[in-house]
Amino acid sequence: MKYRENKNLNLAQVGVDMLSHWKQNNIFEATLKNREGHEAYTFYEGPPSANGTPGIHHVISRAVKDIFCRYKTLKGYKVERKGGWDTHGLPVELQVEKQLGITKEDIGKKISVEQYNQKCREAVMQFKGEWDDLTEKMGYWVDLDDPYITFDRKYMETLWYLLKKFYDKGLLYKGYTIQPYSPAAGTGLSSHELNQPGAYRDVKDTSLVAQFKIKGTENDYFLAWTTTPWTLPANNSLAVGEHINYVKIKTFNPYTFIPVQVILAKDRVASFFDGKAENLSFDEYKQSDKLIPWTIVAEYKGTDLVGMEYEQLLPYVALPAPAFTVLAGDFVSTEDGTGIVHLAMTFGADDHRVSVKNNVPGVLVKDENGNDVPIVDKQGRFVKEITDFAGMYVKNYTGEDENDPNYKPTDVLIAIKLKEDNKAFKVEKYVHSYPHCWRTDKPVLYYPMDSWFIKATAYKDKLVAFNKTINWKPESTGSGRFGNWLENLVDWNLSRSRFWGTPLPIWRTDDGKEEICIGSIAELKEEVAKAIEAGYMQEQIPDDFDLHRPYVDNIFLVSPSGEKMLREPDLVDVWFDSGSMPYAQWHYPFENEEVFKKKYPADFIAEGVDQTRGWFFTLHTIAVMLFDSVAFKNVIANGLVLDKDGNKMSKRLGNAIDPFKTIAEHGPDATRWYMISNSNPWDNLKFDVNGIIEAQRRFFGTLQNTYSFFALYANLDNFDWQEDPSNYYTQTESDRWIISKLNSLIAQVDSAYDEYEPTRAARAIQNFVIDDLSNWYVRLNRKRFWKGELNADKKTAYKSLHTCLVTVAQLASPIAPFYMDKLYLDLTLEDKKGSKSIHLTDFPKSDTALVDKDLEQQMDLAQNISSLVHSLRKQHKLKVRQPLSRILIPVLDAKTKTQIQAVEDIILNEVNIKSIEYVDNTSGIIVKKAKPNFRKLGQQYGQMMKELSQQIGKLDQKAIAGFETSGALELEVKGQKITLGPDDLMIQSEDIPGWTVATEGGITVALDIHISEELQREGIARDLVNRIQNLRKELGLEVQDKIKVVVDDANSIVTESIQHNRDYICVETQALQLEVVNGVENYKEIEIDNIVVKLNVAVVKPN
RNA sequence: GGGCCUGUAGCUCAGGUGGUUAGAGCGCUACACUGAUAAUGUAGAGGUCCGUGGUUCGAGUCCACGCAGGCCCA
Repeated sequence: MKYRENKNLNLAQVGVDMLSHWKQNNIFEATLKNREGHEAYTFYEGPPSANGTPGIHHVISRAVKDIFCRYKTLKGYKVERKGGWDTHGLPVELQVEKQLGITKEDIGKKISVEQYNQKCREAVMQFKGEWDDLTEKMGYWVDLDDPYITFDRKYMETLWYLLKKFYDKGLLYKGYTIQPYSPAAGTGLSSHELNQPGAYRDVKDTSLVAQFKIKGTENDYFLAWTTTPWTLPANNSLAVGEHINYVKIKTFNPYTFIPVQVILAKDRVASFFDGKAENLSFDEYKQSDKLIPWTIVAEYKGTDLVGMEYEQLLPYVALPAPAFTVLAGDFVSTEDGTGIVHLAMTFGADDHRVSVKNNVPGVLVKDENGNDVPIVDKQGRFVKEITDFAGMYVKNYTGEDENDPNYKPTDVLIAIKLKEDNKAFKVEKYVHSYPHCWRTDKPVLYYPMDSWFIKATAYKDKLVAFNKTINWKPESTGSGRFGNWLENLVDWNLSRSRFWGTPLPIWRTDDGKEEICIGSIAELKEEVAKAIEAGYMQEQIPDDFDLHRPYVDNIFLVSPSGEKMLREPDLVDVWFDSGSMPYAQWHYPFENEEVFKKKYPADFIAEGVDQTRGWFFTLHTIAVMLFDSVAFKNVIANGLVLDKDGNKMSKRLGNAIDPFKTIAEHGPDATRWYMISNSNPWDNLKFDVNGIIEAQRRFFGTLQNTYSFFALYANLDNFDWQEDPSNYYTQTESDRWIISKLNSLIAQVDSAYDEYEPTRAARAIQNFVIDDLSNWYVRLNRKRFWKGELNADKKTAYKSLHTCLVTVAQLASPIAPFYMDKLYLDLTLEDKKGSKSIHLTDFPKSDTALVDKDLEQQMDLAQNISSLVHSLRKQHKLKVRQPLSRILIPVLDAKTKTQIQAVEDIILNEVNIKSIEYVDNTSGIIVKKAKPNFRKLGQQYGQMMKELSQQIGKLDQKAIAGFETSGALELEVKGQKITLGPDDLMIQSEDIPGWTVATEGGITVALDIHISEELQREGIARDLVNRIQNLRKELGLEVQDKIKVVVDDANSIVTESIQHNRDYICVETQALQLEVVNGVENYKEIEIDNIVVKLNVAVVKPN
């Protein structure tokens, strides 16, 4: 039996090797089989889209997912994880458009919808191979063979089922939203299209400050500014800022010279009124005067104005109350305009939102079918009801020459009319940035577009309440970001006017009076059968009917009254696709009802924080509204991956990290370990490759070294870890200590994982391996491993170290699955139980009986004291090789003394000191210091603390001694007597007069720096050993080679040293002979404390 | 403009419920060790805890207002 000895650690190679081991032995499948019949832990995979290559940020979010699935598997749960792909939506469509060199308009013309969607279907899985490759190489265990795919017809059928459920509950309705619209192109524009470079450009428009007459006044007006005068006939209300200050100003209208009083924001007065004209005489004013007098006559808060009514500015279309009132708007600012905003519900998103909120009707007219339509038609012309401007284009959509002196834009004509009617206060040209249609170059209008909504607002309270039961990591994302989003919920706009997506399963008659929502393919067939009977359809749809466009669009149904019904042309939001995955991945309710019920809701999901409004929201909303449940119980919202300077990674800037390259160079484990241990997943990660290298060197390197050390000697001794398992840890102090530490670690790591704190787990493991196991346990116990036969003590040492290594591997395996599996297999050599992988084992259990906090404290003391002695040695330039006789440690209580005594050997060994002497309280030579117990005294004495602590600091030795014997002390602070009890002061030793001391954390150490002749001889002997060892190494000798040493007798002190320490030197250097002679042949010169020694080292050949 | 997060040593990060020398690793400097050796150990230098106010006997920690960076949404 041999433990594998690996010289060089190559984590990248380990990743490759273990991956093939897993594949060959079907380990992933085995981990599931291993937990057959166990309780399920449900994880939902948020589907990525494979139309682009994966980035390094995908590695961290998938590492997080993987960690908890592996952890729960070790804990005994059955953790199936079905993969998935998000396949519909705009990004794919845009990619295909680009690839084919077409635009949205060409679809259905240059290319059929059928062909186009076929292209999308191909494009969306373009990089599936790379994704699968990364998934494997990074060690993300997820079922890639049977993923859910959102374009699958079964998947889509579930979506229809869900949509119908919404519909039946009355939660799916048709309304409209204000969206960018290009009258010239006759199409709505997505925000994506508006964000195209060049879409926004500076234009010179007619801006206008209109006077809105306040109801019931003679000549009082609100002033509101607009850069789109054509929207004024649609004005339905005004908005003010509640916290903005307003003033009423008495002045004259500059066009009609009629006396008026106008209201506007105080901050904006200077922009409209000349300071020189303030308080000029109104009586002396003549129409030809340049300066128009004005004066402030009243001040208001925004809240004072809210609710005031005014007269309609351009009364073409009458509106019922509460139209034409002042509303509060959170978007109102005093950066420009008048601080009062004109609202036209039909032509602005804010306008629409505020109007709906306040139940203010918009300005609408009836079309020929009796439907409500806005006052501008889809071509961009005023409707006939706007008599003065009927048929006029609100912007230049007909290509008129704007440089023609006779050209008058509609905005100007409106301005002229308002001026004449004493309704305009200021008209001027204004340059601003305005969006343009990228196809036609013509200005965009914000226009009401038909849309289907899910009435999420109706379930707001429930959505909020259920959210509070979800465990969010970090908590703030749940209560803040997500919670606030729910608090300010608006209805979910489902409609998308695109081609590649799930079609809305609603058919309607032309007049919109009859409609049907289809919830399954079977139902569609039934309806088609009726339609065939009614003569609207020729034949039944096939069994493998594709639910995509254009096929669904070619289906006509018949209404109960016999009318023909057409499908509503919209697709549903792709977020509905992914939010439906808990149901659709199982084709619920058409199949797998039992499976679905077992795996709902999810115990755990994890995605980027940018999904808050995306997947997290849609999962939650569908679950709460339709299933009266949360969709997930625990969620980690991880942060972004930035470059090492904190900048966003982008392919354009060239600072993006290639995940394949990173894993190939540094291995998956170091990459994962770095990402998890460096910072919490929910904090942004500043990705620095040097961090991976450090993790590799420091953590994996140390662990591997520790293993190599074990393997080297265990193999020499033929140690079998499966033998003699009894009582191994009880023998030696340091064994009991490391096993105690190990069991503390297990508990710590277990709870960290359990609380979804992977970073805490990683750091705890790392500290144990580096500080406790390698730097302390192994270092202190080295000799036990190499000295002598394989006796009981040696076995316990092996056993302890082996246990630590195996356990660490198990604890760390969720984070570093490849290396830890290899380490485990190397350690257990595919043990008798036949375990082929660490991932098939059970998570270690912390045995509290083995945890000895007292012992852990003792070892802390040993480390502290050693550190203090090292520090003292350094101060006096006394190297550790030079033995010293003693240290003094003042001990004020018996417990400390016992604790130090327990680890005395360790300390003496570590710092090369002969003995520890304890100076107890009765010796009278310790200088002590008293410190107030701030926590206790502070609460009691409050304001007197400052002086009290000063007095305590000044206490002399006598006073402290008195306090120690009586347990009480009286002080006088500010004339008040204070009696201090035993717990009020902390007494520490501080100094021993005449000694050099070092103090830390209440422990004081004094070092005897006197070097006797004997000590000096011993020191020299040690140096000699050191030098001889070096020479052995230079000669290239093996550990077991014996030597003969001859030393020149030129220095009496060296000679004496050899005489006194002959045995020691011989044992340490494996010397069979050690001679001191006069005149050495073939000598080498070495130097010990400036003494030059001549000696010769030669191999003694075995006989 | 709103919501949320972050700001502690040159770099990456720790610092329950406020309590008196603010910690670790890396890097740097020096030393030691040489039977884990392309390893290892120890020590040292290095801090206006982003700023300004406030609460308190006492603030890195609590509150307010800012500043800088990031994300999401307008």
